[in-house]
Amino acid sequence: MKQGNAIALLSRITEKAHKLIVKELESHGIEGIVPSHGSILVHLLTGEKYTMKELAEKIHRTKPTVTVLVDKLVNLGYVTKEKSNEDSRVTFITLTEKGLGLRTSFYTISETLNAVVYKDLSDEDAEYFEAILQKINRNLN
Amino acid sequence: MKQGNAIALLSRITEKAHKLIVKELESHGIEGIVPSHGSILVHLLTGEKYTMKELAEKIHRTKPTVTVLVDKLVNLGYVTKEKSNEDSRVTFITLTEKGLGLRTSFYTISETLNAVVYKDLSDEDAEYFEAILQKINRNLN
DNA sequence: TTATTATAATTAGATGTCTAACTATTGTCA
DNA sequence: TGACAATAGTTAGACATCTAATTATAATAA
Repeated sequence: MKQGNAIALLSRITEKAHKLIVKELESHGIEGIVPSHGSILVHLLTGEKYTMKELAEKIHRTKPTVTVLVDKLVNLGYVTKEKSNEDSRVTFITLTEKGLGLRTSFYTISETLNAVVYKDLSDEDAEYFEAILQKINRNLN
Repeated sequence: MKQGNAIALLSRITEKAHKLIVKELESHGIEGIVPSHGSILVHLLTGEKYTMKELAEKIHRTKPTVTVLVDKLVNLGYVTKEKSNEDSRVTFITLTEKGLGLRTSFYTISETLNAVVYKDLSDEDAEYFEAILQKINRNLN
């Protein structure tokens, strides 16, 4: 029989990982950023500019939440907002130079996180694990 | 090579599971409860009475957070707070009759959640999966 | 015994997150 | 063309959550 404490464990792991990410960001001198900000920045680091609505879909947050998150990133100097010329309802978000400068740190932190999470896991275990995660993720749709 | 999107997936799964739990609670007529409230109630459903500090440790939240959560549960009529006689700094939290009445719903919801999460997983897969989760959880300590 | 330290809980203030309501603009259709 | 519907974004208000500070009580040490 399945024990069924998996979801509680998933929550714990997610929270610990988020804490580690925030700690690593701070050790890179990046303050005031939580994972949701990070998700926005990661998407923008592709070089694309995105609308508020697109960002909301990508990071799985509501539009009002994205308003708050982006405004903070503007205040921190990582992104800028500019109104579209074709459709003045639309706002485009772009990385600033300071925002572009995050790339290296983000890459390093991602490596660090994976090293910790996958520490004693073989490649096969890791692949199998992620396959099951994908399956569970689909089950929950 | 490990892909390393596992943490993002974990977050998504955790959030979807939490949404499902809240939806199931509502369909059982239990409103205004989020997973953290649920955790507190699950611990109290053992029959034990716990202090605020103990609850905070058990659900991995800070004491101020537990103050807010427990106060809401008091307002909803699920638990009561009573000061200790031996040490008047301490407050004990106990389930009310209404709180005790949650047991059946909680059990059912837990079964429902597991059925969805583990839908197409064999028992071996599930066991292996949870073992890896345990390992990752330890890695993050 | 009294002063200092430690502990339990709450309050204060900030922030991310949500839903609902609102504003402003664009699209559609009769 | 003009009225209604749809869409992008923000504002308002609520709540869970955190850290820091505060209150009240208990424990310890000089």
